[in-house]
Amino acid sequence: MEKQTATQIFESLSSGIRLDIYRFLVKRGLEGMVAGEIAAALELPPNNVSFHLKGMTHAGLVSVEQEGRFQRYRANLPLMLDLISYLTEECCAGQPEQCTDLKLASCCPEALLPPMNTPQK
Amino acid sequence: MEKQTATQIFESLSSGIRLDIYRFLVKRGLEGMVAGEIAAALELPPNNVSFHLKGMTHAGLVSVEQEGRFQRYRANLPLMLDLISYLTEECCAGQPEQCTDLKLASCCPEALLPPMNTPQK
DNA sequence: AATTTATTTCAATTACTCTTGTATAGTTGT
DNA sequence: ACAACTATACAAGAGTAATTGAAATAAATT
Repeated sequence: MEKQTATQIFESLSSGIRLDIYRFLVKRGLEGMVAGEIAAALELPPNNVSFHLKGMTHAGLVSVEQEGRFQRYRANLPLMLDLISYLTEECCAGQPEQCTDLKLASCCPEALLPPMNTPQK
Repeated sequence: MEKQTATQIFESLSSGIRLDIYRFLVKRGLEGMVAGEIAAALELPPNNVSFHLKGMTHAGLVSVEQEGRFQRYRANLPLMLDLISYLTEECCAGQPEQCTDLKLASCCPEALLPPMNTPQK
């Protein structure tokens, strides 16, 4: 991942509104949410929400799909995983014993994780 | 985690300089790095780096420890884990089958993960 | 005690971001 | 084609952040 990509993502999530939007979409999963619904749920002016959604789309955080006159937005979960990998690259100078705290949880605890012996990137 | 905490973290990492600093510190692990080394490594004015470190410390992203006249900074990894949990709370409306992509990697692949059946938070 | 070194603080300029209101584009149904 | 609805684009104002240089604090050295 390029540095600019990462900073764009963080900048996107540095706004309370955009963070709310993203978490909303994460909860919705593949179902996603239509722009109007998002605005209604957050009790915000639709044009403001649209403004933020545009930025998030440009950062790749969310995807858009046209549905008639509606625009359905979905969270881009894989990108978040790439971001985490980017952040923790070469973590702890390759000394695993320092990393015991760094056991990351899946978003869905029911989905058990396989043993992780594949080096990322 | 509170929303304001999360937005502060994201805002911190939305700057290329602060992102570089954080990743540097993550690589260093418990060893950390003193302020001057960080500035030298990134080829930036020390006062500028100090400015950014202050913000990162306030956001909780890094910790400081005084060592004589040096200030040693370390990345706060557990906070990052909390943040990820916060982001993926109630992910995919509780439908694990949508979350197959969301298998998060530890920073150190050598440290195998135990099965995760504990709901986070 | 004075000096060097490490780091932070402060002030000022510049640049950018957020919000709101208004206007425009595209889609659906009659 | 027309009207209603959904969503985005644009422009202006206020507010906020980033960078730089100069000065201050504080610890170690001479």
